[in-house]
Order: sequence, then structure tokens, then C-alpha cells
Amino acid sequence: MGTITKALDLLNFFAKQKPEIGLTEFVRLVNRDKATVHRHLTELMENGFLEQNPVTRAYRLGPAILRLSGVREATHPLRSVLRPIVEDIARQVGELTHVSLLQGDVLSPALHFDPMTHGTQVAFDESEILPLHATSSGLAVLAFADEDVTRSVLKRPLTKYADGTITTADELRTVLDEVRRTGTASQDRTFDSEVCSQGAPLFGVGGKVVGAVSIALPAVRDTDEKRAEIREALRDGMVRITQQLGGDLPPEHAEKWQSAV
Amino acid sequence: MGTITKALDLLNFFAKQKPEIGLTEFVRLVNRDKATVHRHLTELMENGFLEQNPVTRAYRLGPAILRLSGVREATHPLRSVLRPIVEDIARQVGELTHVSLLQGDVLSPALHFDPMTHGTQVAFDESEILPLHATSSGLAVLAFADEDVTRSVLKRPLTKYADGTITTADELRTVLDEVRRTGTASQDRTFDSEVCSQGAPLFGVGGKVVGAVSIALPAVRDTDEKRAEIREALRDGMVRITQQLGGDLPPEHAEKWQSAV
DNA sequence: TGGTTGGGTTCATTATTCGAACCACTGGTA
DNA sequence: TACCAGTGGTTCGAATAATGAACCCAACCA
Repeated sequence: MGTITKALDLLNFFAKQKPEIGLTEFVRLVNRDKATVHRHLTELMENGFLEQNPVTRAYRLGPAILRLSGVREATHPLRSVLRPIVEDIARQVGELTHVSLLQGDVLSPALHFDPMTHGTQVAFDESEILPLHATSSGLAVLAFADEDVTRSVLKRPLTKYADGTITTADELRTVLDEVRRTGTASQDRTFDSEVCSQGAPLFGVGGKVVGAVSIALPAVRDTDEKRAEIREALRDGMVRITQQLGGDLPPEHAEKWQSAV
Repeated sequence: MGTITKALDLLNFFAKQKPEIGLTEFVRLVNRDKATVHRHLTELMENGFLEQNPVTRAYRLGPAILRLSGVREATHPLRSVLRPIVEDIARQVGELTHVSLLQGDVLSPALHFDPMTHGTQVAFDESEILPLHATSSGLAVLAFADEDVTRSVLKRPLTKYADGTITTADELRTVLDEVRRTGTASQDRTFDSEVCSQGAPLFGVGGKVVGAVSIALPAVRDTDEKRAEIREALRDGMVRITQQLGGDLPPEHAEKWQSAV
């Protein structure tokens, strides 16, 4: 793990629930020496990626990020391209739909939309990083990703988030085979104890997985008919999004989803 | 210059006009060894801060930035706080108004608004980094910043952007004294050969400069009356923004701006 | 065929990062 | 008052990780 990765990794600990993190807390979180963490934090700060709360001395994300996201969206408007499709899917099935992108061996949410058609909703935090082994999005990605992504996921212990979380390598391989067979991943309480979800992979140029589109709903609403309906919506949606991204379905798997269009 | 800074510095070269940059071009831009640059680029890529155009192999900003800017704006909504004030100032004087933040020894635009009340406008690129010595924003910041910021600006040559650009240390010091005296910086064709601007500093907690608010207009509209009007608007605006940011005017300078309120 | 320009890699050298121990401050409390 | 536990931050020799000259390969082109 290079110095750059170590430093950038620190930024991943920020989320909406955790907008400020102090030095000591960081040390606990990343399990590195205090001096090291402090140097990384100050260097990130000098570059505007962090700033320091002058009274608590805790660190928070800095203004440099604003400029960069401006450039990114202006020149490569991923979100505005995805938004109409995601909203369409969400309204069609009446449940929360989100797109996440593969970043190393982890998923980073890019966009979500909740049509708010029911009394209860899934709480989705667009700023929280998602593990590959415990979410339907993650499994959809993993099933069609390079073997080395799976290897790097298996290198670390498979954290148990809820009753249904897959925690052994064997179990994971079985599930991934199933996902490859059907083209979509279906998960029941693997990340949150009250949430079910289904996900489908998204492909970029050359048929490489770049992320996943996924629909999540409270477990109480998860009936067989609904599940089938969601699967159809996902198959349709993943093809549309992949096309919009300028990606290609990998030829050896294409028929799984194209049959649905 | 640490490794982290070297890597993050690469991100600063992206702008709306330059959304993709290849390895060789980067090497020319930063004047570092190709192997080094390549390692930095790949490490940034592994962390989602960059992605590679699969056909040209050029690099562009990656999706990690989206998530971070989401967290930042959700938990620390700088832009939404600034927007109404900036729009108000812009409409009041009828000219483009922008807020930029100090990042190391450079300014990063945070927000701009053009009321579009005239036939000609200043082209403002919210994704372009601004030098401290050649913009009214920069001079406003420099005049009230720590001495070491000025030192680090003087360490590098003062690039000439237009006829009016300050290019010598002596000249710079004279101008900064003037800015300190009046509380606002006024510049005539220092960054662009057709643009005049005025800027005022913004202060954070403890009276530290955090950035500047500035108004820019085509040189042809820059009359004495307009200039006075803009100066008043800036004095008023800088106090409002500083208050909104939870900042304090430095006591030894406060009367310059408070008299205007 | 040879020249150019692009991206990417190798490996010995050397400069940079690392981390144990340390300091300084604050607030609680015995 | 003295002591402790908890912050954030710093120092400096040892060890690791970053560096860059030289190299490879492919595409383009004359």
C-alpha cells in the first residue's frame, strides 16, 4: 500500500453521519501510527482536501473537492445521464433504486432515487461506501469482475453485517456462480437486517464491469411476484445504463439480459 | 514536497477545457520523471480519483470525487450558504461575482454568479485555479494572509498573464500595502487583457483569511462611478459572507469594512 | 526501414516515510 | 495541589518505499 493510497484512504471514512474526525479517532480507525496519520492529514489539508475545525481541531472534507466535482460533472456528466434512467426504473417498480461504481475492491454510490410510494422506506446513505460481499450490487459486480478483485476481497475477512451476510469463501463462490447463471444478484438481509435487494452489473468499454444498478426494499414487501418484477426492471435498466455509458455487454453473457429487452 | 502532494497536485491540471490528460502531457506539465508520474496516476486511479479513457488511455477525474463532494455539501453546505449572498451582490451591481477559497498558495473557485444584465460578459471558468498574484481575489487574500503565503508565492516566478500583471516582488509589496490600507483590491487587466476586477478578503474563525469575494467586469464598462459602487458592494458583501462562515474580521483591520455596513 | 511519439516497466540507488517515545495542553477528580 | 487520562502534535534514527535513467513495446508515418 503506497503512501498516496494510505492518505486517500483516510477520506473514505467520512460520511454524512461522520462529517468530522479527530486525529486519535483516525488512528483507531486505520490502525496506523499517530505520527503517520497526522502527516497524511496535514498534507491532505495543505492541498485543500481536508480542513480543520478550528475549535475542535477535528478534520473535515475540504473545498478542493468542490472544484474537482465541478470539473468532473461538467465534462463527464455521469449523474445527469444516469438520473433519468434511475428515476424511471425506481418509479416503474416503486422502490429505491441506486447506481454504484466499482472503486478498487469496494463500491461507491453514484446516484440513488426513492419514488416514495410506500409508508416505509429503505434508508440509503449515498455517502457510505458499500462492501462487495454483502450487497446485491457488490455480488453483481463480483460475479463479472476480474478474478483478482475476488481475490482481494477474500484477502480480508468477510465482515458480517446482518443475518444473511455471506462470510465464507465457499459460500461466496456458490452465490457468484448463481449470479453468473441468472445475470442478477438477489440478496435477503445481507447488509441490513430489514432490507432485501437485487442488483445487476453495469459494463464499460470492452465489457469490463464498472459498477451495478440495484433495487432495495424493506423485507416485509419482498414477495415472489415483486421479486420477479424487480428482476425484469433491472435487466432492462442495466442494458439501458450500459448503453448510455458507452459500454458493451460481454459477448459470452449478453443473452442473459438482452432476452429481456 | 511530499509524495501525497505531488500526486494530488496532478489533479489540479484538470479543468473544463482540459478534461483528459495523457501520461506524456502530464510529464511535460509537472516536469517530473515519467515513471514517477505514472505511478502517481495509477495510484490515484486505484482509489477512484482518476479513471482512464479506455481508448485514448488518457486520464480523467474519477467517480470517487462525486461521493466526497456529496458528503461535503451535505454536511457543510458552503455553496448553498454562499449562493444567495453572491447572487444578491451580483444583481445589485449587475456584474459577475465569485467567491474563491485559499488552498495552499493558490485560489480555488467555489461559486460564481453572473446576472447577465449586459450584452458582453466575463467568461469565468469555475474549474480553473487562480493565481494569487494576478487576480484581485488573490491580492485581497495575500494582503491579509500570513507572511509565509506571500513568501511561497514569491518563491516561484510571477507569471505574466496580461499587460497589467504584477511581475516583481517590490511591485507586489507596494500593491499589497495599498490593499491593506483600503480593504479591497482593484485590478485592471492583470489576468485577462479585457477584464477588470475588484476583490475583498473573507475571514474565518480567529480572523484568518480563507478566501475572497470578487467582482469582474469587461474593461470597457469600468468607469470611476462603477468602481466606487462595486467597492461598496464588496465591503458589504465580505462582511455578510464572513459572518455567514462563522468568521471574525481581524480586529486591527475591522473598521475598514464595518464603516460600510 | 528507420524515426517519432505515445504508454508503460525495471531495478539499483537514495531520499522519504515510518513509528516509538516524547511534549504540551485540557478537564476531571481525589 | 497533584495526578491521571484524554486530546493534538513533534522529533529523529532506522527502515522502507519512492525515485529516475534506461529500457520495452506498439502505433503511426514517411
